[in-house]
Amino acid sequence: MANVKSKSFPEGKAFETADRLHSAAIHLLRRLRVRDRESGVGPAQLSALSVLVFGGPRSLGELAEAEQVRPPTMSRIVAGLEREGLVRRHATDDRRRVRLEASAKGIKILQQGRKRRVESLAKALSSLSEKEHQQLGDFVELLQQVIRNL
Amino acid sequence: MANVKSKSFPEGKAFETADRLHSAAIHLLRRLRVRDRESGVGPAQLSALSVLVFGGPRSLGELAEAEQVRPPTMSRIVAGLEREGLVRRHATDDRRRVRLEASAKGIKILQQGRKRRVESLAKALSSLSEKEHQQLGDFVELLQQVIRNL
DNA sequence: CAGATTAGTTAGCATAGCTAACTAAAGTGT
DNA sequence: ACACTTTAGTTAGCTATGCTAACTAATCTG
Repeated sequence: MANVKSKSFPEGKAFETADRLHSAAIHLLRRLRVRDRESGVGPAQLSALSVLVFGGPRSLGELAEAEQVRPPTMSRIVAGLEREGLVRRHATDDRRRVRLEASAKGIKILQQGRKRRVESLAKALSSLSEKEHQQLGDFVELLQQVIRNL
Repeated sequence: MANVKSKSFPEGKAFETADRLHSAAIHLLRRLRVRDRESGVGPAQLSALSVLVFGGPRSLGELAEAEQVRPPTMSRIVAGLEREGLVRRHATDDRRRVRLEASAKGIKILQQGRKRRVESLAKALSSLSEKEHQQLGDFVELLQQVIRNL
């Protein structure tokens, strides 16, 4: 057997874990999207808005990088958020740049979405044990770490 | 405080976990999509194909349900897969229904995608400890259980 | 066999991803 | 000072994916 990087983490199991994680992420988002649609705000818009709400104001380029999309894509996402009055654009010293900031309405919409999402998740979590609840929290942290290294 | 369903799983923590899980899923898929684009097959097509490859042949309606999308959406996804020769359509007794089956080419494409995905994931996993590797597998299972109840 | 139900498609709309090509502003070098 | 390059963002145009409404065709039911 040549070229095995992982120490006692079998190749086949890694394949399977990657597949299942991929599939789980797809299906999780499809479910949550159903609830998020009630807000009338698309998933990409909601995600970008959440960066502005929880991470504070920033430029379009920074937002694009945070969301891992190209500038033209973020340009259109922000245009939609502005049209709905969820985000405002301010001038900066560097007149090429814009400073994007969530509006009060944007913050409110996001919190409502959060609430709907947690309602769905809470329902799904009801079948889990106390211990599993806590493991899920750890899992998310582990997952975030994995994503940062991706 | 009124109306707290969860037994010692604080409301605020549930909110945060839901948010982070949501965000993590979005970012995970964005990263994996970069690799998946190399296959020339879209994410929805890839996911549907994987159901046919690993779950065996089935009708369009069954596939739509498995993928949690509406029949017209799956109709178009399958049309794309057929156009690329990754899926074939066969007649059944009930002539309204179709039997969808992955082609040899479809199976090959999927396995190549799997390989790319696991390469990315393996790289990301390299920073995790031995123990965390194993936990990740368990956590994915837990996540699948949560999604089933969603 | 008429009417209801079921499976899938077609049409039309919106969001979201991309690249290529553009404008405008800021930085750089001679 | 001024031409050139670089950087920030937008516009145009393509594809893929989601949806609902409305359609066709086949099957079931009374």
